[in-house]
Amino acid sequence: MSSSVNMEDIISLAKRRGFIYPGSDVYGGLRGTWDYGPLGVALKRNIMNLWWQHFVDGRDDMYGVDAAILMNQKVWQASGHVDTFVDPLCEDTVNHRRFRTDHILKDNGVDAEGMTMEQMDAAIAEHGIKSPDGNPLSASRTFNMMFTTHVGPTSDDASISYLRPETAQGIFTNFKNVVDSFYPDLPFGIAQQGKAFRNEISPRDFIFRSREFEQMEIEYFVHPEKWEEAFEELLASTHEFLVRLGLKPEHIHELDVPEADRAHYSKKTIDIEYDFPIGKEELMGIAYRTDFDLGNIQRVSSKSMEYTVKGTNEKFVPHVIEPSFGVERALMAVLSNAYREDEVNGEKRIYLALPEHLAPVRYAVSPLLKNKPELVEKAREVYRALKQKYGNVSWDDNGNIGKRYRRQDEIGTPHVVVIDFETIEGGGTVTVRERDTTEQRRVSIAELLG
RNA sequence: GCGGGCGUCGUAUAAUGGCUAAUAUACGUGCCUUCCAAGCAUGUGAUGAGAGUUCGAUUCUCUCCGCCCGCACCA
Repeated sequence: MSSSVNMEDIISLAKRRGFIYPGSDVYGGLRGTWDYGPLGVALKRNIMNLWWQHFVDGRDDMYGVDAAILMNQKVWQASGHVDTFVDPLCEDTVNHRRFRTDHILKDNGVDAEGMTMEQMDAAIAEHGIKSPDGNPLSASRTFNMMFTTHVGPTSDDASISYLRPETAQGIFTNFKNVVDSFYPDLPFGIAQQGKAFRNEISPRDFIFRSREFEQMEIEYFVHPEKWEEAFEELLASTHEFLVRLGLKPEHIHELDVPEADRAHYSKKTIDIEYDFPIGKEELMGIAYRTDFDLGNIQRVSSKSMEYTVKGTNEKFVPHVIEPSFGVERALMAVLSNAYREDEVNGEKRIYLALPEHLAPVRYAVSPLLKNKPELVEKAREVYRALKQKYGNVSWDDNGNIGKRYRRQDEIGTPHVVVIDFETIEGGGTVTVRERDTTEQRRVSIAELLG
């Protein structure tokens, strides 16, 4: 079941109202990049802060870090990214369809594991392998998904670095540091939010797949024999978080990723999929990574990643459960979940039914009429007080009152506070108009600020 | 990266080898308005970038950038 919301409508609204703009727009754009406007950055931060609150501050077994994006190239050699983030692609010489060379070999019963690209091409020639369409295949070319750069003034091999293609390694490389500083009992987690970069062949679908994106990740370290209970607990906690994002349970699906589709080091992976306007796609994943990452670091760095259980002689390299969120995907889910159209007095109304704790603007304050100084003055006073209390409160005296409601509806402001003549005439009350129902109620200013 | 389609104010559309490139909406300003996009006045704002053909190009050609659909890819 995919939602009936049109992606184009959301993209148009996002740009028109200042949520999300195409990256480098004035110069014609840059594929796979997006910029966040005033409302977009507010919404995005609210989502990220909620995640931090839910998974870090709301628990007593989580430790936050913020690691550098640039890392020693050994990190990516140890993690396997230097070797395996490179896909060998070959092409059908007739119809130009492209295939991963190792997949072609596997489909033809040849194990390509450990082969260099040259060896793969040689194997194709030796076995006379044709494309699935029966045509000759071209020689392979590599496509490296990592952005390469150089650190320092020289540009030799020793200075090579990469923009991190995942944030996880920034956590693993700090495992020892956190243990040395805090020595937490197992199980415990290290959490991080931050940018990651992948040179995607084909960025697509608005912010769903971009070349620069933001991740929210936890590496949860467990005793090797106790990974299953931790996996279940984090999966349950993830569902609770999705509820706090306001996502509807009927749009959320669990996919137990079959072994053939999992990363080779993972013993279990569950993808949480969501019914986006573009179809059912991955929103986040939770993977059991065994001791793959810490083991790699131990092997390459020659430093022990072992953990000794307090008061015992039991020593081992902890295993890891990794719940990994893409911020943009969460944002896109929240936006498409919130986008609504209905009719008021025969006119189409567009609104974003964002949860109050995520909305970029929580209250808008408005004088009923802007050419009546007494109304404006009182409204300013209420505005300043509300702003003091909530921060994300905006002033709106544009056009007439109906226009303001519509404008605030489109950006998802839950409440519009209107100061009218009854406010002035000693009632001390204002009207609060609700976004989702368009209904108004009379509320005392004291209650509003209380 | 391949095949197909496309690129005009913030958004959604129109038109044109030659007059000041149009309309709605949005946005700005002033007036008006006692609760759901009313009205009046006025203003800002676009032919994605570069080259070529031409007396003259937004329109034709090429290259690049970007977008959409399909394929492929997606730790």
